[in-house]
Amino acid sequence: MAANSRFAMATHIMSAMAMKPGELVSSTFLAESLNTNPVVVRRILSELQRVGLLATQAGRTGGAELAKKASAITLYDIYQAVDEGELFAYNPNDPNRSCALSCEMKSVLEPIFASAQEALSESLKKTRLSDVVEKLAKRCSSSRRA
Amino acid sequence: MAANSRFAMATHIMSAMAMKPGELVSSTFLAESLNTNPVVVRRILSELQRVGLLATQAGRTGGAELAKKASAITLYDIYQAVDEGELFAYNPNDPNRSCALSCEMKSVLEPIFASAQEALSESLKKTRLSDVVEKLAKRCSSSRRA
DNA sequence: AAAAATGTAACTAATATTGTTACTGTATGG
DNA sequence: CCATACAGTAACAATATTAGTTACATTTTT
Repeated sequence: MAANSRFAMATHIMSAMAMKPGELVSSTFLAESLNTNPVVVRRILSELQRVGLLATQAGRTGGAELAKKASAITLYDIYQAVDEGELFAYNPNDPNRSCALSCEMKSVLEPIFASAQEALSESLKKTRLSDVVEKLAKRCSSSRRA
Repeated sequence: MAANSRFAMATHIMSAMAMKPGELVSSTFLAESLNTNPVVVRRILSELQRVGLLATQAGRTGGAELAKKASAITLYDIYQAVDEGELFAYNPNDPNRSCALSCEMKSVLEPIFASAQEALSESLKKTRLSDVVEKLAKRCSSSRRA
C-alpha cells in the first residue's frame, strides 16, 4: 500500500459530483462508487474543500457539491489538493562535508526536480474536469448500448 | 521514510563515477560520499548495472565504472533504472459494477496518467549526466575558492 | 426527538524505504 | 597460497505512509 491513489480517487469523486450539478452528493454514495469506506471519501473531500474546489453542507440532507464549474477546474487543481508531497526526495542523510560533490549535489538537483515537477503540472493543466466528464459520459453510454 | 530518494542517490552515484573516468569506484567510497551504508549503494549499483549504465568488477581491486560516456546518459535513463513504480496509482478497489462511472474511470484516467508520465520523462531526458557533472564541477570549484 | 449527514480522532494492517548485520563468492597482491 | 578488499545478496529492524475501520461529536432536516 505505498503508491498513493488519492489523485485517482479525488478525480473520481470530482467527476461524480460534476455529473450531478446542483445536487448534494453524500460521502456514502461516493464511497459506494469507489467501493471503499465513507471516511476515506470524507478525508479526500476535506482536502478538496480546503482548496475551494467544493463545498459541503452538514445535516440530514447534506453532502458535497462543486464550488466551480467543471470547465473551470483542471486535473492539476485536483492533484495539488490531494498530493502535496514532492515528486522526488533528496538523499535523507546530511552531506559529507569533506566531499565537495556531496555538498553541491542537492543544489544541482533542485532545478532539475523543479523542471520535472513543472512539466508534470503543465501536463495535468491541459485536462479540465469537464473533459473527463465528457469522456466518461461517452464511454458509459456506449457500454450501456453494448 | 516514504518518499523515495533512490533517483537522487543514483544520480549522485553516477555523477561521482563520471568524475573519475576509467577508475573503478568502490561502494565504500560512494557510501561515504552519500553518508550511508555500502549495501544501500550496492543495491542501487545493482539496478544501474541491470539496465547497462555501469559495469562492476569483483575482487580486491574491484569497483564500478560507467558503461557509457556521461554525455550519452540522460537523467531519464537513471530515473527509469531505479524508479520503476508508476507515478500515480489507481483506486486499489474493484470497480462497483452497478456504477457506470466507477467501471469507466480507470480507462479514462489511463491516457491522462500516461501523458503526465511522458511529460515527466521528456523533462528528464533534457539533462545529460555530463550536464550534471559540469554544474557540479563549477559549483565545487567556486565553493573551494570561497 | 429521531434520522442522516459531515467532521475527525484513534487505531490496525499492509507495504515501502532505508539502514544494518552477516554471509558467500571473486580477484588481487604479497 | 592465503589474507585482503571488494561485489552480491539475504534477512532483519526501524520508520513512515496509505487505506481501511470504528467510534463519536456536531449539524440539520423531518
